[in-house]
Amino acid sequence: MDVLADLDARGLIHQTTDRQALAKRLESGPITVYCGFDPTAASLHVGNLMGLLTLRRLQLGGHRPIALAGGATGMIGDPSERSAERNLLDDEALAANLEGIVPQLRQFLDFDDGPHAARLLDNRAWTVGVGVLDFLREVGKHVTVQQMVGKESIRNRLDDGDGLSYTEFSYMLLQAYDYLWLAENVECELQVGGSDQWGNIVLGIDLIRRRLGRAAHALTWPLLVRPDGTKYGKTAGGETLWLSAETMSPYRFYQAWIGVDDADVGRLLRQLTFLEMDEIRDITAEHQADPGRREGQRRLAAEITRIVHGDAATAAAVSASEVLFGGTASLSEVSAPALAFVASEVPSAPLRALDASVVDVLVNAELAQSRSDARRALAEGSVYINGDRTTEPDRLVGANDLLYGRYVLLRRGKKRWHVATAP
RNA sequence: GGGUCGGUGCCCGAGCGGACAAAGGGAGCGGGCUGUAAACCCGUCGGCUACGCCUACGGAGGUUCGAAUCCUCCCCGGCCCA
Repeated sequence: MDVLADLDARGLIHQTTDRQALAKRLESGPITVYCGFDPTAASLHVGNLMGLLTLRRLQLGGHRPIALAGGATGMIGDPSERSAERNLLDDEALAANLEGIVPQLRQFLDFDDGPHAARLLDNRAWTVGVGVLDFLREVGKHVTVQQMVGKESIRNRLDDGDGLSYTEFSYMLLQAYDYLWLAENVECELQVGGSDQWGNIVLGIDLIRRRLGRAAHALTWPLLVRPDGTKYGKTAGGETLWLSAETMSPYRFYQAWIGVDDADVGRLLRQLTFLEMDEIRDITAEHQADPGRREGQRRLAAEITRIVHGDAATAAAVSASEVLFGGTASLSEVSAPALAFVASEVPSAPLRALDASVVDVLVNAELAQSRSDARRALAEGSVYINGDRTTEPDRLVGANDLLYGRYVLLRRGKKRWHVATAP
């Protein structure tokens, strides 16, 4: 299989260094490729998924991927695509984040695939020991300030007036040094990343050429954006789509994709799943024939959820969604086991007490941000208890609201659910 | 260091002694339409023990019956000069 052509067909190529040269190199045999992941949070998110999937695609194409955890770069903070200076993470937070991220990096690649086995490295390994003076002489000397200032990521920060610290300015040197180290020590010849990484990657390539007299390649993918230009990787509400089931339940993750715009279904299927192009064409054709059925979204959501959370969690998310959005059975007719099941998928918390006011219950369920917000919601007619619209702020939630003596199904608006359980 | 302009609610941005919880826009949250869409229309959008009260216009003081609006000092940013 021609990996490059596949990536291209999927809309995963934004820029590459000399395309012919890269194609030739990929055809001539296994190449070592890396993508970096900074531990900016305790879990990776959908933005990082692109990198992981791209590494996996390359691995399936017969190449050797390296997932690079940014234990060192994470201490500095990448100024790319950021308008303001970051706060530095302390050692403790960084360690905790690494601990969360490393298993996730492991999950997407095959580490036992003989000659194509993936590797997991942490750039801290070759960075901590380097002295400032050595670094300045061996890396800094080969990079001109003009080059650095010319990068779009730096330009943006300077032009927007927010400025940036010397620390963040230096980030790209660290990343370039990573690429150099990997080129020198593990024959890495290709670095991939989101389009915002282009400048950083190219700087590494220049450094490799100067220090080792060797060519190296770059490939970037377009950032995930909606038709209106806003970034994907967030829910409609602006919530980050985390890959960790603890941070974001598979149900909510699944639901986020169910809500995707019709216009994006095809592209997201291509970019974020391993489905064959032919199959994707069939799915989108079917979807366009009757968009109202949302088959495209269903398929997309199921596929991505499967990749991230596995079959069991996906099946659970699908069934829970059917109970809540299937629209057929009245909620009081839902069976006890089905309800128990929904309770395990949807956000859920025990009631503080019986006969508390709806207002308190809504706040407790985090369906309202404050008591004022809860009153507002009731007045707007957006609150449902067990499927029945409730507008009375003085209404109490008591024993006879408990389905099967255990559950109260709360809903705010069209899709935000919460299952309150008996105290 | 000097000069100058500025720091307003989630964001942008008006206000420049009372009518200001603060125009307008965006985002968000809801309702309608619908397909758990898009577009569009409408409402809402600091908190509370809620016709009132509290907190809020970079920070701290002050003037005043009364300040986001005036004064003093401080902190932060832009631009110009050194």
